[in-house]
Amino acid sequence: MQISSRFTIAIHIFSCINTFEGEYKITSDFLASSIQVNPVIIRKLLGQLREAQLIEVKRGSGGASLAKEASEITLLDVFNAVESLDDGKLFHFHENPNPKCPVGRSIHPVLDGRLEQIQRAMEREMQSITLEDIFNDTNKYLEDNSHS
Amino acid sequence: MQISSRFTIAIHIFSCINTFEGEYKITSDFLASSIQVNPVIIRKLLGQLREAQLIEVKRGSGGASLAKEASEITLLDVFNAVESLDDGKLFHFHENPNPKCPVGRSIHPVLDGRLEQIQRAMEREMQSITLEDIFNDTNKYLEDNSHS
DNA sequence: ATAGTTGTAACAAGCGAGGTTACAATAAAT
DNA sequence: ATTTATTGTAACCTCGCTTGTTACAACTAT
Repeated sequence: MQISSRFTIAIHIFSCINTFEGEYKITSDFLASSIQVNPVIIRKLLGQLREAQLIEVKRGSGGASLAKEASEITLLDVFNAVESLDDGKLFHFHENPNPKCPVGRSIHPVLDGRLEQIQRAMEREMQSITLEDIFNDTNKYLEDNSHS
Repeated sequence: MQISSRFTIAIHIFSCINTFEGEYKITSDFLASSIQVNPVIIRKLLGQLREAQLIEVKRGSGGASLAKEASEITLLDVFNAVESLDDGKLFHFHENPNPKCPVGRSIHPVLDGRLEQIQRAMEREMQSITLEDIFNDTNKYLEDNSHS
């Protein structure tokens, strides 16, 4: 089971804010046409990012903007904002191992720590990348490919 | 979206082989009663683990056993055997970013490498843990909790 | 007031996970 | 040879999540 596209869409949203802020008003319709998904999908995502205090959205007049510095927002912040993991756990554990079986009894105590260890490795890597990194990469890419 | 329980069930299967081999015949029914899921679910998983050449399964007479040393099987091997990631990618990317938009054009080249970087961190951690580690943990846990 | 926008409800389609029954194919035991 | 236990697989189901869509009230600037 793949991680949903809400994560990459959210990063796409941030990149649009970075590239077009000031030049265009960043509305859900504007974002929807860059990402090519339905504007309502975008509005729901904007809601999650707003709740996580990563962006600010203007009601009525419209427009989204960063709520803090790009260097202060990590990919882990974005991931946690839009990806609702049950109980915060990346791995779904089978629910009812048999307590009458020695293995059924021990599987949770034995595995839980290992699964956390793996999840933390992923989270550490996400935390090491900020939106500033992404913005720099995007700006560089656009410069390198502007005269082609 | 969580990673499916096939991963933890597969590890549970291996643990049962380790603990009960010789003492009991490791059939899908036997495993099903320790894991408490339907035997057919187990048989499908055994099929995936067999195709990945991690176990051997006897038709007719029944019984599963390791196809190689526990120290030679990593959690990444198990994960790849049972978790069918589309195109091997952990993250689902939104399909149609708008090529007419600078951000839509650049989002793939910019993000793809980062997503791989994150996935590799997870895979590295999975690769660092072998079934031997899990078996040792299980045996230790069972010893420590046998007189209670 | 008007126009543009957000937030949200309500619904639907599609997909994958997990479950279940049924049964042919297989292999060992008698 | 027949019986018995087991695997491999097909066929179907239900459930929940993702994504898509329409509709509309609430809101804000002009």
